[in-house]
Amino acid sequence: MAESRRKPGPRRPPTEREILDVALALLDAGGPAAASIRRIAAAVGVVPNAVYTYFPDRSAVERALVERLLGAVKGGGEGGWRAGVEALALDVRRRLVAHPGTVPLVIGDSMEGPEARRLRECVLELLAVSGLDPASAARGAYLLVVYVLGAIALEVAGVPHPGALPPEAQRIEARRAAFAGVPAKAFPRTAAAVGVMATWIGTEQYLWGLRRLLDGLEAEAKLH
Amino acid sequence: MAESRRKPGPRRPPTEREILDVALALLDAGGPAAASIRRIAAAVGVVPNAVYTYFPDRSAVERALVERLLGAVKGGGEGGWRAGVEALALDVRRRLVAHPGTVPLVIGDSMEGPEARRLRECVLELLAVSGLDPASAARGAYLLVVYVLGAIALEVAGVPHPGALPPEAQRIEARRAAFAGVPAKAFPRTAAAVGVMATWIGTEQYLWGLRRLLDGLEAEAKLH
DNA sequence: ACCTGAACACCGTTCAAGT
DNA sequence: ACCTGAACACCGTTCAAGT
Repeated sequence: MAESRRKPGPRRPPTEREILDVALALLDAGGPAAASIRRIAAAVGVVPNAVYTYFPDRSAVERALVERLLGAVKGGGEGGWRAGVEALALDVRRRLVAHPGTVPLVIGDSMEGPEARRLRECVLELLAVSGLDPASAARGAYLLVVYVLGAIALEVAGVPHPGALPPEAQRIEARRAAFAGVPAKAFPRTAAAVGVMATWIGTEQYLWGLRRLLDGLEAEAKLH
Repeated sequence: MAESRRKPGPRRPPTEREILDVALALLDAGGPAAASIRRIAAAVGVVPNAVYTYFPDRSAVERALVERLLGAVKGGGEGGWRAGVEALALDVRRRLVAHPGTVPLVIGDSMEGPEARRLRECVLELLAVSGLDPASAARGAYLLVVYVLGAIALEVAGVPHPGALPPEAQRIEARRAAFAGVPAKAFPRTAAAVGVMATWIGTEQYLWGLRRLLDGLEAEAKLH
């Protein structure tokens, strides 16, 4: 029973969807380096170059993965425009943080795929009733994208190496330990703020920052 | 004269500094993939594994590169805290955008190296006189880091492939052309905002976003 | 259309050995 | 301390060939 090296796995032609499934699984389990064409092929039970029947190259696989992830994001229901933006931002974070290895791919994509466009349209729609003039609304939409992706990128950047992220509480505790070593002589303000800084990667900070940003946009709208 | 393949180059032991110089040059010229240990070694006139005398592995080279880049950032002189933050943010952007290939490395580093700490201390120092209570100042400092790195990451993400970034005006024009194809039927708000969106990657938008964010922080400070 | 086998030009890293 | 030669276990991608 020790020799079941290859899962019985799919014997007949893999689906495109199946390829993306294993790519994501490999990314989750082993980080970016593990999601190689060769490993994807092996996991799907096929010779490496067979993958090129489905995707023209590695980056096309990555783009398809990003599309699928962003496609799952659903914007948020009731409340005013601020609540809508918050719901959307929280959903994006939840989905991307669940697959840390995809975050650099999303950013590298520059938010220019079809699903990224759909999300941008959603944000523009929300900001349309914010009181911002159209140009400022457009700028505001980009500002929100920058914030959401920047916050998520920094949140997942610290992760040991690959794999799924540990629960938030645990990651915060790890940060507290890491920051505890900051020399108070050289960095007095940093040392004084260690308690708060540990929570930087949490939901609370994410929403705090988002709200300061929305405050800034709202002030701009009232100036008109 | 057609066969001068290897530059006469350094014959005697390369400096650590020299290795980083060629690493950065390769990164600028050919993107992340071009800055391989093997190519760095070749450019410096040495066999690949000789590099391991200077750096334990590839990621150590990348970290050293990030340190050198961040170490060059100088915070900004006169004016109030807002002016100081803007000066710092502009300098970070100027230096990173000059070497697009390094941006993912900076983000991957999670801003946890010594020079990153120095910059964080600078920001905390600036925010100390903003009227924000210490906890909010700490949160605000992180928000600023998120914004600066997020904006820069998105700005350099769209670049064709590798190499130095074309001038800002040229990049904006390229974006205008790219966005012109957005179908107005499916994405009415996006299509309507094309003119503004083309300028998203410019200095103007960078400062606009930063200022909305500072507005948000200032409002928070006044609430106390 | 979709797969295979074989190959090309690469990687990062390690080890044993030299000076 | 710093370099070399040789090797290991990988990459992405292409080509010619089969069904």
